[in-house]
Amino acid sequence: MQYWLIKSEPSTWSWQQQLAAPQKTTHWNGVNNALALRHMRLMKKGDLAFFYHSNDGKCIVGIAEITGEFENEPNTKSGWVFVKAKDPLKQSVTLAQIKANPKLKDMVLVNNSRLSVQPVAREEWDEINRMAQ
DNA sequence: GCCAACGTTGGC
DNA sequence: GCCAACGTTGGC
Repeated sequence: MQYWLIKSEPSTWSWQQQLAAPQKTTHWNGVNNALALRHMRLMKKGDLAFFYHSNDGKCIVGIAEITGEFENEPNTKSGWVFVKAKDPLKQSVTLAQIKANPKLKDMVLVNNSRLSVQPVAREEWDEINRMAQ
């Protein structure tokens, strides 16, 4: 099982909208970056992902589950996976909190802030869940 | 295959 | 709104 972080601008697609979707499940599309797409291709059913609000929010707001693996969008390099809202975090974890935590200094979110689909290490996953209590 | 010019993301 | 840090495009 692998852990991920997926980003969305809440004005485009928010955690609240994800929760309100039928069965809480949607396509996760609109990704064009090659590295982000490579990460999406590695996603397996049952993997978990932090749902991060970029720009307006700058915080992790919930945990999503990958419910369907990568499908190519015909005639493009892009595609989608299926994502389901699993659990909200008790408390959002902000980018500022993450940056202030020395245990999280190697997080991709800190070092490559523009990457919209990123792997999260197990220890980072656990640490952020602790911070969300 | 290099690299300049341009476009985009996202934190501030 | 600005701009740094990346990515991408396309001429050569």
